[in-house]
Amino acid sequence: MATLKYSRQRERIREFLLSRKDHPTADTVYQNMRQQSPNISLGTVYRNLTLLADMGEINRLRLGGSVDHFDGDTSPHCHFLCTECGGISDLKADGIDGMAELAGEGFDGQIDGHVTYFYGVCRSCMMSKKLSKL
Amino acid sequence: MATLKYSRQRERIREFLLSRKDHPTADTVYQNMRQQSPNISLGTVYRNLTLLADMGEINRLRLGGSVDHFDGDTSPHCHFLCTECGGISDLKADGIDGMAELAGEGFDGQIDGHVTYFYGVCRSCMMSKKLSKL
DNA sequence: ATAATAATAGTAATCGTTACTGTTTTGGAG
DNA sequence: CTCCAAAACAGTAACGATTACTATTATTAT
Repeated sequence: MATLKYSRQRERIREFLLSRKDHPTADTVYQNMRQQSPNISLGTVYRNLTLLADMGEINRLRLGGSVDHFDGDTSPHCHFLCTECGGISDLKADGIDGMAELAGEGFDGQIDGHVTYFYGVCRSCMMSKKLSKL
Repeated sequence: MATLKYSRQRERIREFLLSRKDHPTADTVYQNMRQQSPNISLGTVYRNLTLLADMGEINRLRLGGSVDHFDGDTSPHCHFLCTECGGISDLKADGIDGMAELAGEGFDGQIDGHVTYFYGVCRSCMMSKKLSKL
């Protein structure tokens, strides 16, 4: 049950994530929150990120690495992970949904969705690599 | 350069993974190895799993959870994660490759590949849920 | 056989995340 | 407004998968 009560911290975390166009980690959120709320606890950040993700107001991204990232943009889009710098960028890939249906054919169970992300080398890392070969 | 030397432990780990049709964790591999080699170290298991994965002889699966799974089957196929029991099964989804190309259009960087897995409720968990509703 | 070095067993350390505890905040009822 | 139950909090400890370290053993080229 656990009726949800208002929390200033949660509101600020949500606002922060909505204002960002990148994909901060819990620790990045924590560092930024501390500028407004110096006494905020890392546990509070984690608890609220999990809460917001469970409510569907943000997305939790698990892209191979050992750290979760969070995304305030819940509109349908994919992500790209740079294997050189670890950076994450958005990537629109139309037609990627409906893939679950495609996969469901001939599968003996109920498919609710899928997780997809792309990896490779981002533009700025490509530049760096070219330069270092000269 | 680090020239690779033979290691009985690595060979057994590889054989074990090839013989399994599921997707064991490092700890599962460790427990099984200990039956043949009671003194094997967990670190040895991890090191060799990482080595084998880097050589492309096995695959390391990171499916959302906090534990890695390993797959001796390196033929192209996808995975399905049951959100009820945490079980992993194989799933063939033809036409899923070539998705990287699709995504590459209009993306400002080099796409090397993608990670995709499906989630939902596996057959046996569906049965259990139906039963518990009676 | 010897020497160089990769691999090992055993153990300690790392680190992102979660759990616990006593205190504070929220929000509905009287 | 006051009171109270429950949610949320700050601070800290615990957790668990993985990696790093160290002294010893196994492999392989000469």
